Amino acid sequence: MLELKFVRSNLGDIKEMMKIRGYDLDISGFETLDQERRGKLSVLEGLRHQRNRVSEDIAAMKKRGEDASSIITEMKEVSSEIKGKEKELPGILKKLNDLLMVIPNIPDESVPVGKDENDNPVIRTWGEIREHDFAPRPHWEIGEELGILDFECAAKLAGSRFAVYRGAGAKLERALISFMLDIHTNEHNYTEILPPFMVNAASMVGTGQLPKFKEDLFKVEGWDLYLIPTAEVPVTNIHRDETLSGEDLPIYYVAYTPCFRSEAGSYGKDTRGLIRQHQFNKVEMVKFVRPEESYDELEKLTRNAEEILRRLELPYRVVSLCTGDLGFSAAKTYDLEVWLPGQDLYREISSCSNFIDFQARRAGIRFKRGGGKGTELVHTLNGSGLAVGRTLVAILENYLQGDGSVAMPEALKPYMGGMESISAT
RNA sequence: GGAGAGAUGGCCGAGUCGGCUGAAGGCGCUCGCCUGCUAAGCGAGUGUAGGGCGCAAGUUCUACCGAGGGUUCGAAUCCCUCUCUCUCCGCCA
Repeated sequence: MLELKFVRSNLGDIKEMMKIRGYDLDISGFETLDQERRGKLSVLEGLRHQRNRVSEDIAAMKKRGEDASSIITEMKEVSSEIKGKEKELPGILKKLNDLLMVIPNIPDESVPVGKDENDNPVIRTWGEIREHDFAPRPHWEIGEELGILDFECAAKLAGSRFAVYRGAGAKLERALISFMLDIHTNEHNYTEILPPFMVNAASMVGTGQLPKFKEDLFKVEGWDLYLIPTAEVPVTNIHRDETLSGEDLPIYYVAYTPCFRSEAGSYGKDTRGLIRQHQFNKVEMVKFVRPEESYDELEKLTRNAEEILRRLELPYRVVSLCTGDLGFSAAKTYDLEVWLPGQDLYREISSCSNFIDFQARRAGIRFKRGGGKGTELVHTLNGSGLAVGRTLVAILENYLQGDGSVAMPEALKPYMGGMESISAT
């Protein structure tokens, strides 16, 4: 969410910004609403002021034993006038707020202008693509043949876009989660969090999933609870409506959670395999930092995510999302794309974003500098480190051997109980 | 699920029969003074949001004592609903 004052004085720039982001949003009602709100508010406050003053007089008169009944009848009118006016305000406020809630964040100056993902510039590329004398294959074939992935069974249990992992496949997923968490906690200084996998609406509003992206979420029937679409939601909301002390910053959290997404609007996309599921595992890094450090922290965060791919020796590249591809709340985002030989393309496996004060304002996350007075909004960042299911996909496709087995990355072997490779049983 | 207790500022904790309580007192913190040594003492300050005025420092008004509603000229104080926490019982992994 942007600041009301900022929107008021930068309306033209905001319209321009939404255009380069590819947002078609009508905010023309803003000015009228804002003025209406201010007008009514000042009238109302004047009346309340009067009421407060006279109330004091009444109290004083009563103390002296005087008769205040004539003023009291007079104040009855003022009071009912206040009540009438008080009823008008919430409606205006809500409309204004609704408008404010759907305005996206302002992209950082360094974000390239572009229309869609084809305009995302590649920042760097890492790793050697393995050459083989056999044809690469997609992971769903590899997984089903090895008996470690079962989509048919998942369809019976839940429907499409789910998977059952079996045997070494289940173990590999679990190994990846531990591997990632260990690196981020032991080497990158993150504190591990295991949050609730369901949250209330207030949390969803705090990180921006609501009200704009309601249709992407699974809601629990009869409860004010939603399945989290990413650990970003519970973990960022840990500090919702809190004022942190300056010495606490920066705060680094890492959390493994399953993620639940309706994937409404992606019918027919990535229907095969593990790429796009209603439920998938992810290890997520979340940072709360001082404003002046947030862009350095974004670089570090991205490197932390890259480190996982390097240890697993998976080729990847880093792209910078252009204005047209940038998410709603982000000011700047780097995507990590891993090489998938079975599909002959680079595929997003991590998204690292700086939200600057956008989420913090919405969620009320502030801090106080030592010695300073007043509070400031923190800057929040988050990034996948990494999407676990897609990492498993990358391992299956990149480590496929000529005999149909899949070798284990060196770094993962300890987590797999020394297993050298997965072969059909 | 049943019975009871509670929810006040960064923290602890007062708020009497509704009326100078944005809220006593304490702690913490900040600044200054004092003190020749990390102690103690003294003084001042110390919430958030929104509006008006001001170039600004600032100033002024309004709101906020878990949330929402009600009673009243006036509510942290009375009434209702909800949420959460705690204790006891039941149930359960």
